[in-house]
Amino acid sequence: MKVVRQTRQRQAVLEVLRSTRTHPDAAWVFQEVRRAMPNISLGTVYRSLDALASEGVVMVIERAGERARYDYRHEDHHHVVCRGCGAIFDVPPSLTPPLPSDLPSGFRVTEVVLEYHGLCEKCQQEH
Amino acid sequence: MKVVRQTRQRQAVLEVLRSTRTHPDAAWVFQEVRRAMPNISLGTVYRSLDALASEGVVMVIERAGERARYDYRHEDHHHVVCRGCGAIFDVPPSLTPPLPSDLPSGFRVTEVVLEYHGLCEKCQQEH
DNA sequence: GTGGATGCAAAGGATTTGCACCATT
DNA sequence: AATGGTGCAAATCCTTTGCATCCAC
Repeated sequence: MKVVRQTRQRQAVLEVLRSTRTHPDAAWVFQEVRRAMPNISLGTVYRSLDALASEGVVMVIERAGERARYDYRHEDHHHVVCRGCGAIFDVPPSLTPPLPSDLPSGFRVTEVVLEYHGLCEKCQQEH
Repeated sequence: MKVVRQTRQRQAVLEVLRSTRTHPDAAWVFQEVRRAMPNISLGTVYRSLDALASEGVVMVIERAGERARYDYRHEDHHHVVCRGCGAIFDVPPSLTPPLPSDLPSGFRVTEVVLEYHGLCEKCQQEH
């Protein structure tokens, strides 16, 4: 049976994610981890992030055409995304919308995606 | 001032989109358009789709790691996405969730993304 | 005629993967 | 010792772009 090993690289990646409240992308994590571990490779950072995500330790925020962002926060929350600068803000969950009354026959919903897109204060001013 | 030209290529791309109720990707549109216009290029299909999208004539459904899908339907609706086979179903809009009470200061929301992800009947059976 | 649009092919860029070597268990 | 993980670099894959030519206006 497959055992997940506790490597120095994975510990370092997790430590970086824990250390920030932003929602960094893999390149930023890579750059930060390199300060403590100069030989780590970008591929390993991606693999570590994947592993942490599938263990459910970190959350992945994926937007088409944008780099994936990683979020260590565990509390239930939604994301507010600025489409100008790409900043992602956390907001407490409001209500969970009810499921549509007429889902396709037999469809089982496992995740409701609710995001708010728009422009942050700064990006509004720049136009 | 910039004039948007009505080219045969754009008409053909729009015609293909109108002809289906699925949510095709660019490659499928390309393949279909080629039947009527064998010399059209994939680049032109992308440019036409972009143009139609920014005119608001078609809707783009983007999911990270997946090909973009294009949707001609104009009625207000939400999408139900099967994470097994990638099928996208339309459902009538339920209620619009209220905005969070504590948005970041000055943030202006322009779009609320509400999607239901899960497994369609067929993909459940295959596991 | 003029400038936006096209076709072709090459470039782009985030992420993934093959492989030989390394290190945790 | 076994086998999962790492580093490196090459490969992927959808999408975008540069450029010479074309054609809608």
